[in-house]
Amino acid sequence: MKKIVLIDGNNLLFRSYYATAYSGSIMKNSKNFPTNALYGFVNMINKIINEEEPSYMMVAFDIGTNFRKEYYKEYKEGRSAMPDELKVQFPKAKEILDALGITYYELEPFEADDIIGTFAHYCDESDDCEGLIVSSDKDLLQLISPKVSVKLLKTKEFIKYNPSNFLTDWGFPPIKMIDYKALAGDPSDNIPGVKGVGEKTAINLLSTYGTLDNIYANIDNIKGALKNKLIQDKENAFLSQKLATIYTKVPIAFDLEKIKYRGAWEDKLRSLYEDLEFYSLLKNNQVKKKSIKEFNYLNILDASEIPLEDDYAIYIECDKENYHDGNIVGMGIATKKNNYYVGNLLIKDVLEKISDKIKYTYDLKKNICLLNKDNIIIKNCIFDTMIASYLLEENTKEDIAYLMHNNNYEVTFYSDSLKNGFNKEDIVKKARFIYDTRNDYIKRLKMEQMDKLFNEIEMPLIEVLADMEISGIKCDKKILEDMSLEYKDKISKLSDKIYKECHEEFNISSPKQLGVILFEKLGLPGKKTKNGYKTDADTLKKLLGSHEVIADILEYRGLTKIYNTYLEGLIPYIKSDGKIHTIYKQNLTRTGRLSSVEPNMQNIPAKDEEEKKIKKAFLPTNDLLLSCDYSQIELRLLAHISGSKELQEAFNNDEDIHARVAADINGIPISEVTKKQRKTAKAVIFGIVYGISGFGLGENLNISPAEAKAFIDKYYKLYPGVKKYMDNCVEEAHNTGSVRTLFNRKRTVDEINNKSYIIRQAGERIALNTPIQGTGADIMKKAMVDIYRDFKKNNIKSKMILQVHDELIFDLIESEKDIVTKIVTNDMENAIKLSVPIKVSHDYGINWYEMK
DNA sequence: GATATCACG
DNA sequence: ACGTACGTGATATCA
Repeated sequence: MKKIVLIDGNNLLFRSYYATAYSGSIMKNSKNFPTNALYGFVNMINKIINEEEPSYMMVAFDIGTNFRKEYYKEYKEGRSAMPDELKVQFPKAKEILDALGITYYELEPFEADDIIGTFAHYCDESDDCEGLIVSSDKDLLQLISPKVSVKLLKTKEFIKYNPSNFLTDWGFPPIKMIDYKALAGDPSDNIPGVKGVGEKTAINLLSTYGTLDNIYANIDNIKGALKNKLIQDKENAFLSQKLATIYTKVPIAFDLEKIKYRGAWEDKLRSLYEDLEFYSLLKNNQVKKKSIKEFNYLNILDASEIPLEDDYAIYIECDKENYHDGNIVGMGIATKKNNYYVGNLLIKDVLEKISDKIKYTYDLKKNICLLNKDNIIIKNCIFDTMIASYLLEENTKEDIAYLMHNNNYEVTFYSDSLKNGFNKEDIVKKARFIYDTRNDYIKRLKMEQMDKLFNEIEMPLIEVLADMEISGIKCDKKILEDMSLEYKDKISKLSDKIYKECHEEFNISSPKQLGVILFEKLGLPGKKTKNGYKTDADTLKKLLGSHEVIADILEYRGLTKIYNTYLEGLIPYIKSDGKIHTIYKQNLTRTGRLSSVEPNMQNIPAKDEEEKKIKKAFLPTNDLLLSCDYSQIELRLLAHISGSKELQEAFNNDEDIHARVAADINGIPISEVTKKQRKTAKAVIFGIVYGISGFGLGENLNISPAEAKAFIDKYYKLYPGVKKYMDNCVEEAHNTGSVRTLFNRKRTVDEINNKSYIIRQAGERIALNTPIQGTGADIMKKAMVDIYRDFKKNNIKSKMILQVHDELIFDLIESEKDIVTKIVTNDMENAIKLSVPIKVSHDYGINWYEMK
C-alpha cells in the first residue's frame, strides 16, 4: 500500500498564524518580515514527515475566487480579510515546500478542500493507495473512507479518524457530515443551514432519518416548531448541502511521480531558513551548516604578540552553564584589524598588558567571576553587549550566538559546544562580533535616551552584582539537614493520616489524583479545569469545613514545598566554602528588576512564621547580618508619579498610608480604623497598582465583585490624581506603544493595540504597573551602585550579599556597624529626589531569621 | 515539554 | 459574552 499524505496548506498556515498572533506580538525576522505562521507551518510539516514517513505527499492551497460563489455569493462572507502579515507569508511557504521537496497544488476556482478531495477520491478508486489528510478543519471529515483517514489537529495533539472511530464519536458515518452541515450550517463559512437547528438537533435528525432527503421525505412525522423551521428553510438546507460538499473532480491528473516526496534541497532550504532566521531549525541539523567562511586569527603563544591598541573586544568562554561551577576554556580578542586566540595560561599576562585600555565584552559579570578564580581583575571594561541589547529589548539570551545569528554571523550555539566541544575559532568570532557591533549599540542607546541608564546604572551595577555573587551567603548545611529529617518524618506521618482519611493510598502531590479523591470519591464540590479539578490552596481553604482531610492536605502541601524546594533543594547549592552563590540575571525581566537563579535567593520563605525558620540557616561570615529595606517604595512612587496631592500629603506627614486610605474610604478618623479596614484598604491600594478589576479584588478579599468595585470607585474619587495618572499612562501607551520609568528604561507594550479586548486590557495593566515597578527597580539599582562606591571610598570590609527587590542584606563587621548602616540608609534614601520622602528601615541579626 | 502549584517582592 | 492583579523561579507530575 502506498501512503499519500494530503495536507491542507491554508489551514496549517492560518492555524500557525493565529496560534501565536493573539498574544499581540508577531514573530518577525530582523528585516521586520513576519514569520510566525511559517515557523509553525514548517514545524508541523517536519512533524508529519517524522511521524508518517510518507513516500508521497501533497500540499493544497486556496487560490482566487471559489466556484461556490457563483451560486451563493455570500459564501465565506463576513470573514475578516486575511491580515497582511499573514498574506505575505504564503509565497514563502510555497518556496519552502519547493525546498523541502514537497509538491503543492493550487487551482482556481477550487479550494484546497476540493483538491484534497480529488486526491482522496483517487485513493478510493485505486487498489494500492491509501490517503491521510492533515488539517484542523472538520469539513474534511466527510472524505473519510476505508482508504482515507483524517489526522485532525486539535489545540495540543491530533485525533486520527477512520470510518469506525468517527462513527463512535459522531454517531453517524463520515459522509453524513455534509447533511449535518446542511442542517446545522457553518457560521465560519457563512453556510446558512436551517435556522434554529444546531448541533444537537442536527445529529438527532440524522440518526433518526439517515439523510437530508429522507428527513424531508418524512417531514410529516416531525412535529411542532422544528417541522416549521425545516419547511421554512428547505431551500437553504439543500443549498447548504451543495455548499458543504467537497468537489472531488478537480481537473488535476493523478500522477504518483509528481507527488513523490523528494527530500530537501539543502542549500536552498538553508538560505531560506537563514533569511527567515529560523535558527532552531538550522541548529537541529535538519540542514547542513554553511561552509565556513574564511576567518583568520592568530593563536598567540606569548602576551607580547598582542599589540597595544586603543580598544579591545574580549570574549571569555566557560565550560559550564553555571559559571560559578565552571572554568575558562579560552579567550578571544578582537581589535580594529586583527583577531587573537588566547589560551588559558596566557590570559593573566594579556589582560595585565592591556589593563588600562578600553574593553568591550558580552556578559561582563560572568567574566569577572571566572577571572576572579585565578585572581585576575579585568579593568576598564566599559561596554557589555548583553546589557545593551537587553535595554534595547532585543531577545537577549545568555548565549551570544543568538544575537550573532541575528546579525548574520555564523557561529556555534553554546548548547552544541557543550555537547560537541569548544573550538577556538568560535570563541574568537564572538569577540569579533562584539567589536564590530558595539558602536551601533551605543548609538541606539543614545537615540533611545538610555545611555545614562546604561553607563551610570547598569554597567557599574555589573561589578556590584559580581561581587555579591562571589561573596555569597554562608549557609549551615547541618541546620538544613536536621530540619530536613524532621520534615521527612512529619510528611510521612501526615501521608499515612491522609491515606486513612481517604481510605486509599494515592500520590498526594499529584493534583490529578488528589482531584479524583476529593471531588469524585469524597464528593466535595469542585471546579473543573482542562485536565481535572482545581486543587490550589485558595480552592481548598474554601472546603475547610467540609472534610477533615482538607486541613491535612494543606499542611502536606506546605511541608513538601519546604522540604523539596528549601531543604533538599538548597543543600546541593552549598559549596565547599560553606556558602551559596546565586546568579543574578540582569537581562531577564521586562520591568528592570533582577532575578535570581541557581538557587533563587529572592523567594526564601518570609511570611509564614514556621516556614520562615529556614532563614535560621543563613549566617554572617563576619559578625552580623544587616537588612535594609525600602518601606512602601512602590506606593511612594505611585504618589510621586501620579502627582496625587492627597497621597503625597499622607506620605509627607509620615502617616500609616494604609490606615490613612482606610480612614478616608470609611469617612472616619485615622485613630478609629480597624485592623480589617486597614487590611481591605491595603488590598485595594495594591490592586490599584496592578490594575485590578472589581472581580479580582472581590476574589482576593472574599467579598462580592460589586462591593469590591465600590471600594475601587471610592478610592478613585478620593484620589483623583491616581485615576488621572492611570488614564494618561494607558493613553500614552496606546499612542507610543511603550512606557518608560523615571530613569528612562523603556518597555514596549505590544499588547496595548491588540484586537482582542482581553489582551488589550492586559496591556493596559502592564502600561500602568511597569513605570512603578520599573522605577522601583531603577532606584534600588542606583542605590546599590552608590553603596558599592561608598564602601570602597571608606575602605569598608563588610559586604553587600543579597538583594530581594526592595531589600538589601549585608554581611557586617561589628566595628563597621554604624558607618555601614549610615552609608546604606543614606544612599538608599537619596538615590532619587521625589516629591515624597523615601524611607528605609533596617534591622540586625545573628542570622537571616532574626531580622524583620 | 507543558501544567499545576506555591515561594518571594 | 468575554475573563479577570504586576513581576519572578523551582518542583513534581504526566503525557
